[in-house]
Amino acid sequence: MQNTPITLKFLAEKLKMSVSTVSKALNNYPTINEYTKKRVQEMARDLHFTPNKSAINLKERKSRIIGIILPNLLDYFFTRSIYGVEQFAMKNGYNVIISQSHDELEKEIQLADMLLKSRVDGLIVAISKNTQDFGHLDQFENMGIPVVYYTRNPSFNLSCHKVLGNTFQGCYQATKFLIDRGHKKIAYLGGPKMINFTHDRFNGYINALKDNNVPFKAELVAYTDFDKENTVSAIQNLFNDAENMPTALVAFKEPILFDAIKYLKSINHPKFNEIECIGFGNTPFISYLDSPPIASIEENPESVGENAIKLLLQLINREIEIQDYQKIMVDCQLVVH
Amino acid sequence: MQNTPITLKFLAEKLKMSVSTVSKALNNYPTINEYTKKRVQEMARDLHFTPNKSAINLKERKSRIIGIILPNLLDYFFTRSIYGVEQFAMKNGYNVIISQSHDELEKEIQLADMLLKSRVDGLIVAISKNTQDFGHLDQFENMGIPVVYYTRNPSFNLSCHKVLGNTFQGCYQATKFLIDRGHKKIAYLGGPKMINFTHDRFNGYINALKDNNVPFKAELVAYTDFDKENTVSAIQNLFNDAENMPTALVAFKEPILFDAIKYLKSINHPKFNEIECIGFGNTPFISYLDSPPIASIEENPESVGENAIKLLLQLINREIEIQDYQKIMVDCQLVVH
DNA sequence: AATAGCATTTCAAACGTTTGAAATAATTGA
DNA sequence: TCAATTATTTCAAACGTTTGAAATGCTATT
Repeated sequence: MQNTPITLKFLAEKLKMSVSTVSKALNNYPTINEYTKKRVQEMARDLHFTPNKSAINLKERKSRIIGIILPNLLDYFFTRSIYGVEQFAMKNGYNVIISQSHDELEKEIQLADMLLKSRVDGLIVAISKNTQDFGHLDQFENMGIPVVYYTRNPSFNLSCHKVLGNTFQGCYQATKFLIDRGHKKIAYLGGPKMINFTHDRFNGYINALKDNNVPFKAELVAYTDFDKENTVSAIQNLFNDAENMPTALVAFKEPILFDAIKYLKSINHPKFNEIECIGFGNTPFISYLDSPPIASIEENPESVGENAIKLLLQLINREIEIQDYQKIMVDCQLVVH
Repeated sequence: MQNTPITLKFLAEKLKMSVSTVSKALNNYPTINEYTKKRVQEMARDLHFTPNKSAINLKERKSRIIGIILPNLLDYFFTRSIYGVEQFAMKNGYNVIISQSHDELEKEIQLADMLLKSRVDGLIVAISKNTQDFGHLDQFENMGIPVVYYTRNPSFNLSCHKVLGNTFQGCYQATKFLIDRGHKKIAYLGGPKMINFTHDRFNGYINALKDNNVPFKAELVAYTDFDKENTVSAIQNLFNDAENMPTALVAFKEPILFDAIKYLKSINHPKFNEIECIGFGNTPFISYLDSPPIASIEENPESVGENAIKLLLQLINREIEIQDYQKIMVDCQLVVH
């Protein structure tokens, strides 16, 4: 048991050559004789040699660890996005530390410090809804560690790398879909105003209205953060005017939409069955709802995650200059249920 | 920008002492003078010295990486359990590689090999529903790398470390609860028979019946794997006998339960509203269902995860002998909605 | 004043790689 | 055949720590 680990040295002794020849043979150096390479590589394969990552990392002054900060793993979008990140990171020899801010700035700062101490080679972050000052994240770039913001990002700041869902297009499509089904009074229920793409989504909504000559009415727009009472009062506002009673609803996120639906049902809204809803997310749970949304906006979280890690690795490998700020958009699809 | 990293050597030069003194001072060696320690520690703090993990790992012949294999991150139980693992691992300087088998043995074997190559210091695994041969996992222990099975584990095998929910007790409690509410015909809908604790749960169910003098009827028991058609036909079996029509149902897992409820509703089961259901999981989504289960069995996934990583670290640190096989149970709670 | 004994610090090797420079071997040309 | 090339291999240092052994400094004892 507990066999001595296979190292370059061990291979070298077996093959009666120097450690450096073995190393270079395995790394396919052109100065190494082809036959030697073959011998070394075969031996390495047979003995199941695996290079020691710690040694390589030490030598290369890298940790091969990517940090991720996101609000909450229980959020369906983030869980799925992680999958894209992990897959691609792993394929490239990187490990990922996932950490949850619980949407609290305080915690986010702590995690950032922790990750900085862990010497991550790069950071992927979806900021908390309260993050407006970026000192704790800027320190990464100041130390030459690239940062990619994904999904939630500082809207006003052009000097950062961003990967995000094309939430404008998604919302445009959803609104258009409802218009095409004959709706004239489509409400928009936005998310926390602090989250930047709340506004992109709103713009998608409003542009779809405009392009299709549906008059915009300010009474049909309300915002909520993620807690229930807030959502309920937003919905009350939207549906309290008999004149302008909405017949359709586009919501920032499915959990919010579910709260809305639940509320409308609970008050026995007279036209409840005619109201058609769409939200961002495409949660599998929808199939269990008695009054499901008519469609969902699929945000392709895996793809967002994968694009974020791809970009980050390019930055880490200096294939893209760190100040050459990128903005990558991932399109949404409308999924009709 | 890109300031030279703070190393022991750097500190040593600043303080005009040797690297080893600095190292020992920071590690609180008794042979180092107290005053020296103070000076070193202060300097380290002021300069934000962080020891280089790669170097330490190389020296200590450790990777400080824990591997996790689980079926699916989109499963609410596993997502939550991860949280417990990550928190505790991080606190102890370990990183975690999470990998998903998608409940396929083939993929599980691949992942195991990958993690072995990554030289993880330990492995936490919830096996796929098809895992019956354990060669790919046994090789870890053969190389002295401890393995902890959590939740899903090889039931017949006593020679392994296990951390699992006390699913017997959870199911007992749920059944008892239904009996106390006057039910006499309580159906049990089990999960895949390959998953070992399907039987523990069944035993909880049956013992609760026995202890409360409710006669057991074989017709009231059915099994399903996780796909819908399967669940539907199981439910059909349970509810096709007018004589023994169940008035309550205990289900292996909430998603299965939701499928069952959905089906019963869809066929306009005459006594649908009287049927009371309980499933394992306590998914937050329940609040959006029109016909929610009357209660949920909360499995405390975070705690299961935390217990698994705690045990694993003890094994890694040889605080527990690797052959001194442990079995840790985490109790469930019944949450009435 | 020399020495034993202790406290404290430093030396030096090791962990497993990578890599430029130096050394050696093989081949070519005259 | 000998030098000049070229091909191939080896040396040696470095990455940043840890740690037992050796060295140094100091105090107390005689």
